[in-house]
Amino acid sequence: MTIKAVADRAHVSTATVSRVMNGTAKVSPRTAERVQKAIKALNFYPDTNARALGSGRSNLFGLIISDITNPFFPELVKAFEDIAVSHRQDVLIGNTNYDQERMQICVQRMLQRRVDGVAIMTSEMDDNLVKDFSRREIPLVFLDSATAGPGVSRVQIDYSAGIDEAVEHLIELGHSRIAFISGPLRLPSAQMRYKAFIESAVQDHLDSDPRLMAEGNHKVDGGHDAMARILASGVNPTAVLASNDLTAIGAMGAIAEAGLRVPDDISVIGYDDIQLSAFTMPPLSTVSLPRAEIATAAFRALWNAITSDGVKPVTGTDFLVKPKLVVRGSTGPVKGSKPGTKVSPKRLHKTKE
Amino acid sequence: MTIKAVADRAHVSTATVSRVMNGTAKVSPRTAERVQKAIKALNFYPDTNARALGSGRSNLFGLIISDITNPFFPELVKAFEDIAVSHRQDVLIGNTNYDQERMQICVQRMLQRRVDGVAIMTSEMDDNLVKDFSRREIPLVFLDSATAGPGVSRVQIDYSAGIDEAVEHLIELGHSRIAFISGPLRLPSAQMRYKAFIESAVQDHLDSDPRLMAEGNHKVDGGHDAMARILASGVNPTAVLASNDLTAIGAMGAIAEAGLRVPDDISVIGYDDIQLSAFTMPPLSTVSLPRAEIATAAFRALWNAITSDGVKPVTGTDFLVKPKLVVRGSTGPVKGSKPGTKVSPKRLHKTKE
DNA sequence: TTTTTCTATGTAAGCGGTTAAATCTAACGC
DNA sequence: GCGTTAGATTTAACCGCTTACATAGAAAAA
Repeated sequence: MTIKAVADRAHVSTATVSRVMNGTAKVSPRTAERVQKAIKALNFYPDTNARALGSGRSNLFGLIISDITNPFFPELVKAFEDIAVSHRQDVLIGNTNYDQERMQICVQRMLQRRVDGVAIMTSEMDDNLVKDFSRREIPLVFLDSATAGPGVSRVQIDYSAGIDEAVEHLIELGHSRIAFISGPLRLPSAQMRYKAFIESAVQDHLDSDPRLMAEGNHKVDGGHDAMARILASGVNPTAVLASNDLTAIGAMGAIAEAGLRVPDDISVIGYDDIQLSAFTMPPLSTVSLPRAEIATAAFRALWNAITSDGVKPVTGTDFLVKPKLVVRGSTGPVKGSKPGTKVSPKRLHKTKE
Repeated sequence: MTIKAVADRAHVSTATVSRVMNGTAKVSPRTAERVQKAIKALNFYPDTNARALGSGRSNLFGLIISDITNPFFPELVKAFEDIAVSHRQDVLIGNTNYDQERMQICVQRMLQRRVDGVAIMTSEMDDNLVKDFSRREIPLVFLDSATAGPGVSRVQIDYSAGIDEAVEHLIELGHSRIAFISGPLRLPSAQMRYKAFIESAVQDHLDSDPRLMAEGNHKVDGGHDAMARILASGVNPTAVLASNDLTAIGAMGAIAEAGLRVPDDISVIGYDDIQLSAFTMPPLSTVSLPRAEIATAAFRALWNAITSDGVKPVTGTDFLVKPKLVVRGSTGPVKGSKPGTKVSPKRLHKTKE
């Protein structure tokens, strides 16, 4: 079943069939209809490989992530795939496993398949590999990375907005001694969250006792240990903000072990809104990273780049996505104090999605 | 950068270069080395599309799943991708979103890309779509599905083995009044787990009070409600086995609400071993579905089918994978009784991986 | 009417590999 | 020394589609 068969049945040349399918040139309505009928009748669909070879467009986007089992990614991948499919693009996923060599292989695979663009949602990207793409004028989009340039777009996350919202929520509930458990500070994303908290704390005149700050590792055990240190230090925070959800979950564990209760004695807020956080006990209030928005923005960036009829290389676009606080059960008014006027107690246990 | 450039540099024809790359025919060692050097020097890698067009092999496997955000799948996908990459195959993932129409689109995409084989890890498969593949002699592998035939392999999960292990674990701890919360019984997989439990219960002479059985929906709320019904019925089970982890988590919630404690008053065992289950409070003992093994088996099935030099179509192979109990903190000895001899208390809180 | 300008369509040359068949070389047997 | 033969290599025909260019016919202009 090839385009030739369709052409014969419709009594036209293969070129015309191709034109009808792609809308690349004017075809008279009568002919077009004949061709369409032939396509339907034969249940024909073109070979993507041949098409890619002939046209140079593969209808494939690469999507590079660290590790699909990291709860951050599945939703992102899904949203990206959804929008891609609706634009008749396929997606080639590459897991780097946080490994430089795997990343290399990933890039190689994408190059060989002649992808039309690549979304790089991880930070293990090497500059040399970026060049491999830009040399071939393959548009890229990065998440949270600073490398900009022609054909390179970025999706940035407004970490501060999320932190601010969380801090304000706590202030409304009457908190002022708020602890913060950071991620590993060598990671840029952990850094950004940390700085955002400091800024927010200064701006809102929160207690600035250094014992309120601790470094975790973005995993459960790190959150647990950091929280334990904070509790042992004697600062007695009434609330704690964690750099990610796993950290927050670890912190909740340490709080329970200390004989305290969430949210009655200490309120806890996480960051990311992984699926897990809706199922903890109590369900975790957290700052939700809008993965679907990130995916959509990334796709848009690539799509724009390849469909813009203008001169190449197109200058990359910048997107900014804002995280959003999701209030669940782990935050409540300070013990013995009255909540701020803006917050009704009812709201505290309602999940917003 | 094409094969021609390599050929020129090595002073051979393109055919010889192709042979060296694919090892499809004898090439003298001297020539081969010259070609290899040229490839290295030019940093050449072939265009997969051209290769697919010429040879009929795309080096692409399709992987059809329901929904990557379903916690069952990420690990499966990862393992599949890992082994595929190590065999120089790429993976085209398709999410069906449990939707017949999306499935249709998925199949279409795979067909157009001329995939070498498809792993179908979901149950929304239509017989007509299967025919689309078999007509083209594209090997398939199903998870847990009964449709067999030439070129169609199956990976089966031995649900009973997992249930048996869980029940035995509970018996060793002294339990005999064990409740079971099933999934929605219209689902084949839920059915199988349910039947496996009945068999195991009969065989081990457990209490068979009908109030010990309840139907859930494989989600948290269903598990919660089912457990609440069981508790309200007055049977007083000392342990409960759930058809999946979310159900078990819901059950734990209901148990806590009833003022009882896990595992002191009631032991709980889940099924699947989703990531979440390690982070509940207490961490959930559960029957782990070996996703990596499933993925590996599925890949093997496809790989065998396309590399077997024999006559096509190759008869499909059947694989059987056995789930395995992971003991965490949600199971313990019956209140007031002594644990069986085989189980030391220490083991109860240890996570096996 | 004749010439010019469009427009719809056909022709055929790629795209970058693979591979069957043809050719060339060198070793072998008699 | 010469025909045979097996092995290495080249030639060139695809694979199925796209697209620049050619062309024929109709519409517009002269």
